[in-house]
Amino acid sequence: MQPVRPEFVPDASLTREEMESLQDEIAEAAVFEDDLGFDPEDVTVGRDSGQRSLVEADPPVIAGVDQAFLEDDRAVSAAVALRAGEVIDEATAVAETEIPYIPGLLSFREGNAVLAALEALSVSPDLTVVDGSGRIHFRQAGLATHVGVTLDHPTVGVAKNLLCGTPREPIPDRLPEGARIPIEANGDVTAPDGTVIGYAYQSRQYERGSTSINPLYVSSGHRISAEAAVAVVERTCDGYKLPEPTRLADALADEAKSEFR
DNA sequence: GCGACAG
DNA sequence: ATCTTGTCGC
Repeated sequence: MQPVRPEFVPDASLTREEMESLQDEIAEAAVFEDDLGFDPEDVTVGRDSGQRSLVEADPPVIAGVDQAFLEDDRAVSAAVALRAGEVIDEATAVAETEIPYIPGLLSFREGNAVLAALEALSVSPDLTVVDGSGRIHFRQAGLATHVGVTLDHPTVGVAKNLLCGTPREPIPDRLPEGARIPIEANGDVTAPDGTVIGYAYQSRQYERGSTSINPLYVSSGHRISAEAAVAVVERTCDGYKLPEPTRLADALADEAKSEFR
């Protein structure tokens, strides 16, 4: 995969104002509707892939990317590609983190590492799951959207915490497994109030006990609707809170850390 | 001025 | 994200 919109490649030397206006342009170019080359129903993971994958001749390739950081100012990004739950490709890359973490500007810190890892992949995924928000972002241009639009490639954002927006209804202490609650735009987001910019999705939950698992915050990155984004995430989860592509990329990024020092 | 904010 | 052992609860 190569950038299709070079002008959107993250440039950490820009001023904060320039970064924000670039995000406005990215959001303008983003497609928050389904423009996938596959049916989300054909996405499978190891567990229940049995029946379905047998009848599906050409399962979509889903990739996951995640970052880990070195002691200095370098980020290690790892990408893992799977087809029907089977790993078919992996790649890692290192990049300088030129700026600190700033809520709302994450892609200018980690974006290039992500792009480098995805470019190092020898296969071209049908969709990539990114760790972080997509449309759930002040200017509707989170890391997943930034990367997706730059590559003009379908992406989904999966975050462990809500950056902005408001749940349509208060999120219970213990959301049942499989539940989803719409996240709507509010005054903090550049979208009409009430616009559904993503979902709180409970990928896993304990049946009983005092502790509970928090939901995932799923949003469209590029070329996918919020509903389909949740459907894809649901089908890539395999008994754990995080989607399998993300878990594998996270593990690979950790391993790669020791090799890059 | 205060609060709030992915990784 | 990262520094980190045990520990409480699935």
